[in-house]
Amino acid sequence: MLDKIFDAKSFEGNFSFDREASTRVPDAEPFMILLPPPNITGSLHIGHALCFTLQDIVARYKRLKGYDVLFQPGIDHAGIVTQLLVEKQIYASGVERGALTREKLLKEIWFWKEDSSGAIINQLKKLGISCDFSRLRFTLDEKSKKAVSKIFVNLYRSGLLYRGHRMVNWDPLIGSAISDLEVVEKEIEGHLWHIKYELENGEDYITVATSRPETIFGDVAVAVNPKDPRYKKFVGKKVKIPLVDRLVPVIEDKYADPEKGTGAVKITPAHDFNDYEVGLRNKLPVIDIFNEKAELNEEVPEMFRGMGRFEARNKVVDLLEKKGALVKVEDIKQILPFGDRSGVILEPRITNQWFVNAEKLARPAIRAVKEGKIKFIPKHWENLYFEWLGNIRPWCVSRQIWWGHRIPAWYGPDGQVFVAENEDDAKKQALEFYGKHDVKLVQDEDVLDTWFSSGMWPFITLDWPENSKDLSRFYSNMVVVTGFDIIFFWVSRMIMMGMYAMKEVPFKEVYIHGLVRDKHGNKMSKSKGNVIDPLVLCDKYGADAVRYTLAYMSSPGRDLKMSDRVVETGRNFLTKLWNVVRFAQMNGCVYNGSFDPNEVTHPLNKWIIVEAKNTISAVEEAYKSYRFDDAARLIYQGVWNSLCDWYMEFVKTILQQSAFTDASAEGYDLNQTLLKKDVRDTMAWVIVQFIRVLYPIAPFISKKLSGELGAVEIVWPKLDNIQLDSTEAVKQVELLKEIITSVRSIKQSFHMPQNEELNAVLDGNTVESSTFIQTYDKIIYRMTGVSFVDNVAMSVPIVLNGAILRIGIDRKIDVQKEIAAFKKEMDDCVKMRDAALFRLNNEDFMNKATEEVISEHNRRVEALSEKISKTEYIIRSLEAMQ
RNA sequence: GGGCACAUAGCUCAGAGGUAGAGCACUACGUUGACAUCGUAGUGGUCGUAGGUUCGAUCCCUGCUGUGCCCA
Repeated sequence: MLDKIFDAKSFEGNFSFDREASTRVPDAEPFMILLPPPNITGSLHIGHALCFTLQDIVARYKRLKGYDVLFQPGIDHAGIVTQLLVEKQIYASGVERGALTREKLLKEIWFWKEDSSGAIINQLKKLGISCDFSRLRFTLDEKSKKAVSKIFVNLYRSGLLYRGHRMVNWDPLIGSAISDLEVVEKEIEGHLWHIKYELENGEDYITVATSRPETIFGDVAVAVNPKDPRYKKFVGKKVKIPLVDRLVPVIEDKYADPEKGTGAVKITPAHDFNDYEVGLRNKLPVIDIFNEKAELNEEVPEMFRGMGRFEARNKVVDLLEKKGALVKVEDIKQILPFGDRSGVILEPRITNQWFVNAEKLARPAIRAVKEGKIKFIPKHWENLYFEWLGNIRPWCVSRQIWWGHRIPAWYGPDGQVFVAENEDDAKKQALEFYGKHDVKLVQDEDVLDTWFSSGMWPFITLDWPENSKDLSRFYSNMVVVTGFDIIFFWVSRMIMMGMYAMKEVPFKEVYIHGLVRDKHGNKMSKSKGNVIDPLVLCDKYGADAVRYTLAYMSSPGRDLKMSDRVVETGRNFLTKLWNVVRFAQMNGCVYNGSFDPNEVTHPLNKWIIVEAKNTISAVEEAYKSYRFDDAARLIYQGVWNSLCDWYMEFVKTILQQSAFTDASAEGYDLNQTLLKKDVRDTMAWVIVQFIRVLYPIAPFISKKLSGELGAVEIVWPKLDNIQLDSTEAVKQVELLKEIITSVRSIKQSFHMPQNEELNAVLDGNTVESSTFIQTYDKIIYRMTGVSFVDNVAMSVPIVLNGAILRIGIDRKIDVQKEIAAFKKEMDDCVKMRDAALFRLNNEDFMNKATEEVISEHNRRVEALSEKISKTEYIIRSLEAMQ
């Protein structure tokens, strides 16, 4: 027998799903779901909990439906973030900057990785995520390394990957190039300094406006717009850069915008993307004045060397002002690029980097979605995908850090590059190239962008380049579930890489879930202090309650406003379910495997079986279409509204009657005994069916409760063979519900205690009232306190759908009030009937509306007319009482 | 500036071309053997706004307003 109190902690820890997660079904249809690998940098947040829960629901549903499910887990090495984190820790322990070697750092990170991935796996298990942990992969494991090198080499050989000297986004804190996606544009308050650049002969000057005065040391020209008459006279002349007096030409270039600043702009090709272009167009030299930390280098006057950019800026402004070269300072708003990870202002920088020709890779990837081989759910996210892939630029994949996939390229002493899967191959190439042995090769120091390897995840995890069975079986038969922000980073890259390496789409569906926000709709962030830890929630309410709530709130295309409070909905529902099973147990209901729902005879049993059947097929539709919210809601309604509020209350009278089960005993009633058995079987059966379809959402409690009822194995309900005709049963139950509800309502309006006993008369015309009363009088009495008699003196009438119920109430009735209430009710009915009649009298309606709609209108008019006439009759009799 | 999404009860959200729904909150009543993490009965909405299509629009289309996001 279950405990009186539902406490998730008392059983959730007892279940492990490892066995079912690792069970293969070789004959079944393959289905794979790729867990987006969480980073080793932190613990799981509520967004992970949502993403993984939805995936787990899909995985479990598919398992129940008989698919061979591979739910593939992984852990991500997260290059830059991890390195920053561990470095910080090492430096904090007293190691001097500069003293840290590559080997030492990597060793420490591997220790870190072991701890972190262990913690993440525990968290996943606590959430009940049933991935196959026996196949856990790490994005930097040996198999991944091999695969990444191979793809790198292949791309290089096919000309889709190359090394180039280009301007890239440089993060001075990390000391590395980063990709366009890792750049966050932010608007900040800045200044525009107007600076005098004197002509060579000192006779005149041109005023240049800049937001970055510290870069004057890198100036190589001053540009004006060719159409700007103000500066015509300066073009071709030379001006002196203040502070250093170096001469640079005044040139014409359309980039100079006459409307902006003074219309004259200084050109610093090494430190600005636009200036870089101007420099190329005008064949200007490039002067790089920064080192990799954005400190000024030996290209600047000695006093500035080693200074940071912002310190140098102040110093430059200060000196300009002293020299009288500063004309004015203007406050402006400017948009600056920040590093997503480091948070510092980025510095455009010209360096040697490896680039992927993303534009070419994008074409088949775009086509795959356009042709419908891959579907986004909801569909509108395709727009974002197309927008990004359609405007993609070369992808800088090299990073100047140590933690990651080392770039498989080796250099000879003369800088000749050999791209190879391993050093031996590189040496072979070198031998061929140089024609001699013993040429010293040095491997590229850099590592690859983390997303380069993540893009290969769908086939890396299936052991590509080995031609494994799983690879041919599961590749293309996947689903990816993730957030919209990951469409660029991961989804599109998986498609690009997949189309390149496998010539086929990796997956057919991409489900995009919402963002978990706080209860006010704000994004969660550590700095705001509004984060919700899913494991704290699990401790408080149970993992199932958290999972249920997340599913319940996952409406397509909407964000989830999350708070402790809303999890109560889930917890309360599961408590209800717990008590359902407790009730069943108390009444001797045990799941009976040989029970045939088609054989029940009592209308109540027929009714609930058909209710359950309908609910469950709707739940199946919901799961199929990723409507997790619908699935959760349907089960909720089935259990709470149909089963608890009605069926269980109805059958209490049957279950709790003292019919002896011993046939030899006095008072034995065979019919009662058989009926009681039917009810027990039906109840156990219905509960088990609901639990089974709830299992994907709330696996712990489902296992627990299903076991308690004697249905240990969870399988998907098979309902096709249920062919009950429940038409009459439904009619009766509807009337029964109506009677009970209206009696309770009347009692409330008379301020009567709900358990007060009353007499009543039922005048039926669509049901055979004497049979009806015979079948349900005990139930009605139990649920309302009403007994049926032949006649009542003073009564309050209720108009039902197909009958009139007169409830004997012997206290003083406020007749006026009753009449008013009935009149209002009648008015509503009349309004509705007239609206329907109006349509039925409309020729256009009759010509154009469907048969179904017309007959529905006819039915409505008929039902309403009957109700109206009965109500009129009651009003008249009430009026007669006055 | 371009694009996408959203606007339904006090709050959070479902919904369908043909009678507006749920949970929470609120009001009143209630601990009889599943459940107070509960039960019963209620209150509460011109479905953002203006047009159009349609026999019929809250739903489809267009404009507008507001909110969020993406890109520039």
